[in-house]
Amino acid sequence: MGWTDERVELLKKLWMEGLSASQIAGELGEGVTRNAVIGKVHRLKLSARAKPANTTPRARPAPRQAPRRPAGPGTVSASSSMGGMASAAKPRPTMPRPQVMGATALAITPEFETSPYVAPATQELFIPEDKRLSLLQLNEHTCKWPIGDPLSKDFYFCGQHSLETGPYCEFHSRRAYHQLDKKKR
DNA sequence: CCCTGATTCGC
DNA sequence: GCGAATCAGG
Repeated sequence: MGWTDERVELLKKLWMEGLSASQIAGELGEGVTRNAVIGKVHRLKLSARAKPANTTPRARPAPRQAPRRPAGPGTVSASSSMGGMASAAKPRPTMPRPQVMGATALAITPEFETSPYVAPATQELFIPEDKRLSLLQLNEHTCKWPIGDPLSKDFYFCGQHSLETGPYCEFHSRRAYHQLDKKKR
């Protein structure tokens, strides 16, 4: 599907309204990725949006040249049934986007006041004794999150099934990565 | 990890 | 012109 006038128009509108590229992509249709949106935005020279001051100093050489695009996923021959109807009725596809994006803000904060007990602030995973692993019992698929004092006899590893993306299980992976990486050393 | 926009370059 | 892959940053 190409960029028809109305699609471009909608793109401009949404972009100016401050929607993110992925949100716009979702709004435009299934076959549109956020990359497509961003690419078009740039071609239209629509950058800068509602930004009075250039907060983002465009100073990135980007010397990429080595990686070549391996291969295309084949032509997504989306033979859309566009039987000459350029202006189809599009009231609003009921944006199926429950995910909060953009500011990563937690707009919905469930109430917790019904809890009679104060949840333990330092909540940890309880690992049953028979699930606990010693150093020598670790392998590629066990969570390597250490628990306890390494010098103590009680020291053990989480041992849950670890993610493919890291050395920890889901619980500890989040704990390890959430917002604290990419720090200079 | 999630996400954002920016850039390059084969198509 | 298009957009996937990639980069850089939060």
